[in-house]
Amino acid sequence: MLLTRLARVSREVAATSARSRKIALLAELFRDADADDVPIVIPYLAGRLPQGRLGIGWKILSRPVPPASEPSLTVREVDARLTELGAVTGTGSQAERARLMGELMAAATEDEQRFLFGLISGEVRQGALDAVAVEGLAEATGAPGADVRRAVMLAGSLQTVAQALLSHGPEALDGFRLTVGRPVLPMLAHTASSVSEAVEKLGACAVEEKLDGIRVQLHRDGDDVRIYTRTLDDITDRLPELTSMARELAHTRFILDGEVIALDENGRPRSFQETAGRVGSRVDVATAAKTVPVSPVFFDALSVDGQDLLDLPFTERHAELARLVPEPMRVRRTLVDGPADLPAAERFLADTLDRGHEGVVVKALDAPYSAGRRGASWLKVKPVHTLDLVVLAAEWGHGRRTGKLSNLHLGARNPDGSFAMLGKTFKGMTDAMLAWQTERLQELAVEDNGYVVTVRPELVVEIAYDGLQKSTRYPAGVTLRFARVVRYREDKPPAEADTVGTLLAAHPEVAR
DNA sequence: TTCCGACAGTGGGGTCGCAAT
DNA sequence: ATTGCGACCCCACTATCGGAA
Repeated sequence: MLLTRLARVSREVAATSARSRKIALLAELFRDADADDVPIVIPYLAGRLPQGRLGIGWKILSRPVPPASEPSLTVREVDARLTELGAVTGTGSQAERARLMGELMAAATEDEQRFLFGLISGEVRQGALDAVAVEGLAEATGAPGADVRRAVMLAGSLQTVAQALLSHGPEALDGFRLTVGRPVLPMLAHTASSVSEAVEKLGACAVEEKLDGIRVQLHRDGDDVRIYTRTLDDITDRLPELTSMARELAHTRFILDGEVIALDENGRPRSFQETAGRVGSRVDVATAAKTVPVSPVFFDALSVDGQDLLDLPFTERHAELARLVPEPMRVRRTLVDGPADLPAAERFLADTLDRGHEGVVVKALDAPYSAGRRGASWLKVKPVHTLDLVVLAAEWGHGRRTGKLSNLHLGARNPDGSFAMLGKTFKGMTDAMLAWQTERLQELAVEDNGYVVTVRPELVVEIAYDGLQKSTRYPAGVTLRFARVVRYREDKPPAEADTVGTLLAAHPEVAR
């Protein structure tokens, strides 16, 4: 199949907002693909590269290359070239990869170049990624959508399922079962604004500590132990202490879901930056493990002794977990019958925060494990802080925000009346706010370099954020975590905006 | 030879708008 | 009304390459 066909379909998919139409377009293309094209066409149209990392980013991609006049590239040729490119390592590899990329781009038409750019930079912007491709695949093969979705969650990969489905038909889906050693997409949580809201929604529930660490899925089959991240990357080699712990458990075949976190000598959590840095270390794992040991904390069991627990209610899965894993390695929790028990839930949240953790996750006791979904039966609750900050500048948006000032640069007041930038945010604004701030900020503009519009620091905006973290990037040495806009405060002059001093005082553990 | 800046890739994420249910 | 998905981009970290010191 020719790449130009994919480029055209991708453009058509982007042009329609109806999901049903997107699905139909993808299905038509999947039907026409040769068996050998399938493992490439499917991920391409789901906006993903089968190769994963290529070592090619925005920098290299934005070098202009004159396009070919006639389409000639086949998807298989593109895939082969990218595989070759990704395999280049060692001295001079960066330049060699850039050269190969240039060659590929030169063989592509303008349309194809645009498609490749989006694919490799990870910004396809066609309004259809994995989930829509799954529906398209279902439509193309006549298999029920729910069955295909479930198979993808269990296989952890769309390609695998697509190949089986297209070569053997819908019966092939039966082959995708929960298997120890093969990672499953983890269940995710929604956010609730308070414990009472969460408990009212869920009724009988467990309130569990939310730890600010790295999600892990632990598989053990005899002596073989594997550890996967939220995106199913294999990080077994980076967490040797977890492997030995898993081998010491009495049972020999299981899949557990949990979190790893670095704790200090008093058992209090170290900063997320320290945990993430430790888990991200690959080169000298032994030293990293010694200086920043991590502790596992499990909260769910997906499989025990060959039995698939996914469809069991949480209560029963947790009973299995408790049988498997000793108490110190299970997440702290409390059970709540419903809204009448609210005070106990609130108390648990307060205690959790006192112990230095992020918040709680409230989980319905009767819910199954919805692999790969942001299920409504898990609700996280974290305290939210707010600040009144001053807009220092704004960046021009992309995609559906093209032509709008989007990403705000936020500043807190210094004692001398100047402002210290604390970070940026593009979150929390409605289309109406986006339109309004584009106008208003242009009135305040002192400079526009085509990318950033610098403004007079006169507009105050209320910002919500989750916490403070250390920063080497910003002048105050700190930055906001997960900052989002709440509302504009035109009633408030910048001289009354929050100061760096009050911010640091509110987070003594970070300010140190 | 060693150091350091730039880039790529991965971890953590919240909120909005729209289509579909 | 509610749910699911994609889009919008953030910051910190590590690893790697390639040029400067």
